[in-house]
Amino acid sequence: MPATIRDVARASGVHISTVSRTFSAPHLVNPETRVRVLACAEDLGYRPNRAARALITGRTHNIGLIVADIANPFFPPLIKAAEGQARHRDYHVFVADTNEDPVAEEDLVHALAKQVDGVLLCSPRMSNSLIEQVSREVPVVVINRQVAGLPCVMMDVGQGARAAIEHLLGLGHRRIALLGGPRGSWTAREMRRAATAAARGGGAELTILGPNQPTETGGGALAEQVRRSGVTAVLAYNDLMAIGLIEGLDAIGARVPHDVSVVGVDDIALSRLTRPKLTTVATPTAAAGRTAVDMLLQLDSDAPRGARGRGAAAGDRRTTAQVMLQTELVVRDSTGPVPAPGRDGTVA
Amino acid sequence: MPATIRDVARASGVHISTVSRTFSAPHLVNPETRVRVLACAEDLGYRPNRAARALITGRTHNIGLIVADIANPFFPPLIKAAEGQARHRDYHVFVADTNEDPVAEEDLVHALAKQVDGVLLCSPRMSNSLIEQVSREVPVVVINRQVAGLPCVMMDVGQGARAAIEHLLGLGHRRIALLGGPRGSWTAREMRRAATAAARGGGAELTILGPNQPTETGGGALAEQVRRSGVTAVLAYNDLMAIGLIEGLDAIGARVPHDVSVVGVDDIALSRLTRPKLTTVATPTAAAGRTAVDMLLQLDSDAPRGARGRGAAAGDRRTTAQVMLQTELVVRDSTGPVPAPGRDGTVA
DNA sequence: CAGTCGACTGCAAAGGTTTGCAGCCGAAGA
DNA sequence: TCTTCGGCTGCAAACCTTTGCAGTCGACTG
Repeated sequence: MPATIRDVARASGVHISTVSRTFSAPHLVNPETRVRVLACAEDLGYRPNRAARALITGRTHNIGLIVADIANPFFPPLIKAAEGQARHRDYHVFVADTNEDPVAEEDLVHALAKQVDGVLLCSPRMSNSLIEQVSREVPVVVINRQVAGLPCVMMDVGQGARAAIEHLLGLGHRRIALLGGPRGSWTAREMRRAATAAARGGGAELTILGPNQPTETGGGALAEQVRRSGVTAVLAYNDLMAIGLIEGLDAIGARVPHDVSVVGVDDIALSRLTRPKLTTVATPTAAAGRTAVDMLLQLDSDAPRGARGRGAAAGDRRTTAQVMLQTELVVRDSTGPVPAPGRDGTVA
Repeated sequence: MPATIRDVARASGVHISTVSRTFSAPHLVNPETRVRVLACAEDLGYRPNRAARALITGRTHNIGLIVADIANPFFPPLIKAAEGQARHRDYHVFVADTNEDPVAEEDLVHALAKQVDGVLLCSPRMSNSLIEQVSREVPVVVINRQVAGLPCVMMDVGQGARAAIEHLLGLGHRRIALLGGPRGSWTAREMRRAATAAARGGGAELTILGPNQPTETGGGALAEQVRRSGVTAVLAYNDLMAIGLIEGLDAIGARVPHDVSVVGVDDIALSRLTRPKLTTVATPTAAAGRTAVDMLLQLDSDAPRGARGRGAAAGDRRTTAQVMLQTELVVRDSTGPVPAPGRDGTVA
């Protein structure tokens, strides 16, 4: 029932190849012919069959986007941005969710491999070596992780964590806790590294709690532990955990920021709506999504037709750019000066 | 580079058709041959090219899922459920986001039409007639809306709204506001209808505020108006608005539930984490996602090959089931007895 | 022993599109 | 007038898989 290129050709009295060219290389066909063909196509409601096109061009015009948990508000802006950018270039995005499971992650990328032109691996939980392995099967751009030899787009959470710690130091805090993220997270490692260094540099003591589930529940569950540890400030792996922690602290009678200062990471929409408004490290999620799509498509157009699957495997491709996006500390209401009465801060 | 069916055939010394059957109809090939072929396939890393398969079978094994706003926490559970159910049947899900824009919605379904076997239209904002029109182009299952002649899966928000109003009536409230949802939303209309009837039945006065943007911001913006209107209880279009409203009320000095009771709809994860915990109408989102996928696949397997695009158009298909899923009122902490001092309730 | 049947496998067409190559035609240059 | 060239179009192969049909072969039935 759906009109094919042949129907259009018949209707407009030209050969199918002319119809094909009308769409894929308009400059090659006579303007008059072109308008006639277009009119017929419009008339018959013709839309090129992407499967057939994919078969011959080797390009599906689809890209896969694998995220850890679509329900985490961190991801939707990234997904939207990626989708928008892709649509703009006549690509579609498959979004898939791994439920934070490294195994599901691997299965998914295999399943996707044959029906997309490339995969965006966002905040992967699997090992670097596994990532390298799958990248031999399908072009991959990694988001939120650094993998040698592969194109990556990262957000500078190290710098963000440093800024957060320095902000807290400036408020007089000297006993700080870091709520670690999930196991296998590159971001978690980076934050830890940077926060540790910054704390040491400022003469503060950093307690690391984790790894944890990066959710409200995960944050809330740590309230008791934070309270007991005697810290006056907390840097959480993400906003969700920070918000959960604030709720949890509130429930056991600790006030934020009066008793404890809390800093999150991500600057999700919600962080502007809770009370107190959350001080947080804003990550350029949308930009990351757009950049990743661009890099993938770039990669893809570089690769000679038929050479898909080789891709950047051997690292000989000099297009394996790695970009680091800047983060920014946004100071709101969940951080304040270290509580005065306690004899906790050593250096004043 | 990627191995084709021909490579496998050559390697295992059989004809390509035998290889094909090894995968798509294993019972038709000799067990010995089968293991040999499978071994070779495994060895070469062969994976069937879905585009080629799609070309001949007419089935892409993809389904599209169009949602209004992926950042609204209502959708992710539905998306996850749909994805899971689809994966289970060897289908993949395209998720696309319309930003609450009816026009983007239409474009999207057209763009998707040719590369999926069907589309799940979730909480559509476009008109019924437009939906019917696109359903002639590609099989469609509608979620959260009733369209005559098309398969639909709905959640009984009418019953939920009634239960919510009755709950409020039971607490003594007689002046109630309904925070309406976005224009074009079937759910919003249903709620309004049911809430109006229930309020009238209980001798209460129902003020309708809206339409509104179904977000926290949208809810927060209504705080003043709610305060001024003198109502003692509010039923919001969804949890996000309810939460925004509570924040907004709090900011202007009205306490929930002491001064105003608030009920949401959806029971998103967040509603359990705010304080006060939100009383809300739980909607079976995950079930809706699963059901919709099942219905679509069912529809799809009924349609004779090559007849795609006709589908349930003329309403002659008796498989156009419409299912209504039950909702349930979950009473938490955001609702309480009507404030005693005020002389507001007319009937006591 | 002839005939039948069933299990298995090969053959070839078909599906819709892209694209290198070749052909046509008219215009410009010699 | 004869070439040459460029703009445009047609031809046909190719992409990879599925599937109806037909063929082979051995075993079983009568």
